[in-house]
Amino acid sequence: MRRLKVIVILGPTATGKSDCGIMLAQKLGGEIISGDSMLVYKHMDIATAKPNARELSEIKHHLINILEPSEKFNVVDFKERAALLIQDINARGHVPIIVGGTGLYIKALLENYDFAQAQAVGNLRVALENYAIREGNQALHKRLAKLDANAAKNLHSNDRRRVIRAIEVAMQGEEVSQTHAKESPYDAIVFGLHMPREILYPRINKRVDKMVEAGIFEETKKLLAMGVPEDAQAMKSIGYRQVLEYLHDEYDKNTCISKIKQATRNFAKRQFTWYKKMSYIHWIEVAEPSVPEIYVAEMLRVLEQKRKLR
RNA sequence: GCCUCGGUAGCUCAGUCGGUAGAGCAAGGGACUGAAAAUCCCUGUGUCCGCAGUUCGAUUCUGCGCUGAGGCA
Repeated sequence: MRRLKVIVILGPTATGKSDCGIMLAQKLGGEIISGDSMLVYKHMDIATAKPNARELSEIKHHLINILEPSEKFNVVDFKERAALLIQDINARGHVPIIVGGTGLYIKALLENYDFAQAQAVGNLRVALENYAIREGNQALHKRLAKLDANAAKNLHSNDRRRVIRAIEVAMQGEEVSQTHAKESPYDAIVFGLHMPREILYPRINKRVDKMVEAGIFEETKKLLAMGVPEDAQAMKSIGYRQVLEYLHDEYDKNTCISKIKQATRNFAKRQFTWYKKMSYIHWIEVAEPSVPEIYVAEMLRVLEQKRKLR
């Protein structure tokens, strides 16, 4: 089987992935597939640092603004859609460029995670959730141990969410612990934008201040006015979550802004943890202020080198 | 000027009846196979303000100094 070509640009939040992606797409005649769990939502623009309308129209972008904020989206949805898009874009003779920071999404796609077939069963989840609340996480974890001992061993009993999914899978005759990655159908070259934290963190703080100026508070209120439920998956994301807490008078506005900054910094740290395990990433060091031209030139150089080797 | 109460981890503080200390938050590290910007786990050595005295031994007691808050003139 001839493997499909794909380029990936990943990195923690606020390193300038979007700019580089657009610039690279312009040079190569590429199309961008967003690898980001939050950009799929319409009307959620400021807190998600979504590329603006002009940028979105300059280069063809996929998997952005495809769902209402109250809808659900997950890795499997991403993997399926992205796989189709990669085929499609390749077939049209264009270069697919995945740009995004969601570690699980990109890893699952590139490494071809073989997810269990078991569907999410709403009322079963609620029932298990209630069981955990009533009997405790330990008791729930014991139930899993009876169904899939390996999964139970790998999961901490407090990680209720994963314990529930593992039980859900087991009850449908599969075992999460038995799922493995299949051979990858992609010939991928993965670029990672890296920045030391002494530079990244101030950059994050600055970006959050800009979000406040751009109207993150108003955007959150607008979403609520549109009828988006406060417990919607997307409302749990960084920015909206803290503004919601502010609106509930849990703290004042300045505290809210600091909390958003802090959550974003913590998030960047977790993103690095994902990337550390992806040994195939070609890292590019980003400075402050960042100069996308330089990083894109570096990417082109690497791509050219790789072409010669074929 | 005098009196009182403070000065202990990045921050807020607890504590040691004298045997060199511990919580919360912050921070760091990690996990992750259908919520992933989610969810979860692990990690606490710091001139205990400084100097001197008492003592086998002082962060703990005493004296002096520095410094913060409050009170009285």
